[in-house]
Amino acid sequence: MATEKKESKRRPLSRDRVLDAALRLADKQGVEALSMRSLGRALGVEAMSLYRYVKNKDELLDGIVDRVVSKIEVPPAGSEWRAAMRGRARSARRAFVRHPWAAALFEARLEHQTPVRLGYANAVLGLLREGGFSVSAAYRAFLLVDSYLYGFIMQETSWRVEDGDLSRAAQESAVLMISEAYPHLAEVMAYTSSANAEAPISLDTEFDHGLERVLDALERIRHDG
Amino acid sequence: MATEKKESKRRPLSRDRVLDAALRLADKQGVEALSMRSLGRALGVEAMSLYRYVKNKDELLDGIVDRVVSKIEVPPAGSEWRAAMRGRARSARRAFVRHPWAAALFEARLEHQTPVRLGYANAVLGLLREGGFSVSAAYRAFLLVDSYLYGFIMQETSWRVEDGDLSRAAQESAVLMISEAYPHLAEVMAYTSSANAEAPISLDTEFDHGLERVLDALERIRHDG
DNA sequence: CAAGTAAGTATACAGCGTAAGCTTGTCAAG
DNA sequence: CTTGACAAGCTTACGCTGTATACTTACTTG
Repeated sequence: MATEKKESKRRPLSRDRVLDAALRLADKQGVEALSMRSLGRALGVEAMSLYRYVKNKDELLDGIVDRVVSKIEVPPAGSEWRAAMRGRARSARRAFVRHPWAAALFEARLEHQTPVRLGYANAVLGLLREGGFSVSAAYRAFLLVDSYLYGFIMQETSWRVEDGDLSRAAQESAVLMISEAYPHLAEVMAYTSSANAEAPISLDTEFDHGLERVLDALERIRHDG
Repeated sequence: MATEKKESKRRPLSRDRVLDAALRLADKQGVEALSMRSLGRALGVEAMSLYRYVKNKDELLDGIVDRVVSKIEVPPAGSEWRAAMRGRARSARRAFVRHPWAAALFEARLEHQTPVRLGYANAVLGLLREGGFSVSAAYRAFLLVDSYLYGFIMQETSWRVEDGDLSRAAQESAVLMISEAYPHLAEVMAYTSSANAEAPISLDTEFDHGLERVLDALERIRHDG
């Protein structure tokens, strides 16, 4: 059960197979459980064998983040800029929510630039430029929308973890404590957990709403030059 | 030189002294160099001694992040909301830029809530509520402005590292390569590095500009309820 | 002085990334 | 068929990590 593909005695390893397995392992067990040794185990191989296909662990992490990034759909060049930026932002959010470990890695290692990420940034900037943004406006717009996008994703992916790890009882007693010391926080928590069928308060809705406000701001940046 | 305060043979340890030293060490060597052993060394003590004052390393990290967070100045309750939100955002950015390791920790561990952080969030929400935001509007506004704030900080602190680590020559050849494959990116990079005295393009300026656009958006959120 | 407690230490373990060198399986050239 | 080369994978080892457990020392208090 641990090694489901034992029968094909040893399908040859490859960079792709290594990265695939690494991504699956990160998705299933969390990125903190992804070690060279555990990854080797998942592939039925010793840890050191992986170094044939990957220079070191950093490169492995870059590799799996790239896989996530390359799933982000960037609308084709020439698209109407507002719709394009909306679509790309939503797609990015979808990709990072599906692989919650990836956002922190992506953000924390912006200095590790790879062709995939450079291409991604280039495409987004291109959409702005072709949409009538000056160079300086495109820079500002990019900074603004990406700050919102990744900031939102980070908050969201960090919060998701917490939801499940408290028992209902512990959660309620915590809420009681909080409501005394932190009334404004309590008020908002009560509001967000009051999601009923007629008026669900979902992060999807909140993200889209905030995104529209950010796009409004881009409109102004574009206009002001 | 390694242990500058050797002469006072053994000033008593304390939680405060441990956290102070940890924060200094993270600032000086980077957070990745902060291990229980290296921290013990800095304090002239064995690693295990630290566990008298800190439950485990997680708590240590939470502790030093709290120290950074508590340096963020939140304007007093009742302040005019727009100025208050601007001041608080700038102060937060200052704190996290001064301690670049802290942003990633803060963001990646939002689930670790401490009284300091709860109080911080509560105070910010309070400013919005007293500024005339409904509960749902305050929630949206908070989500929007904090997404921008922390998203910007993360991008900024990640980039800063990269600047120094390439030689000038390597940097220029990299730029050449980039300009062919990623023209839009190259254009923006050329623009941002063209900072001259008359028109400096600083991240300070960009942050403040984006912040004003976000505050405009809050204005609208407040108005729409 | 005795006893108890607090502060700091010693030792140990399981895990990590990875450098160096070794074995094995495959295949081409002689 | 043999030989040699090369690639793929394995073994061992090193220094590092967080931390559980048990010890020693030093000081306070009765």
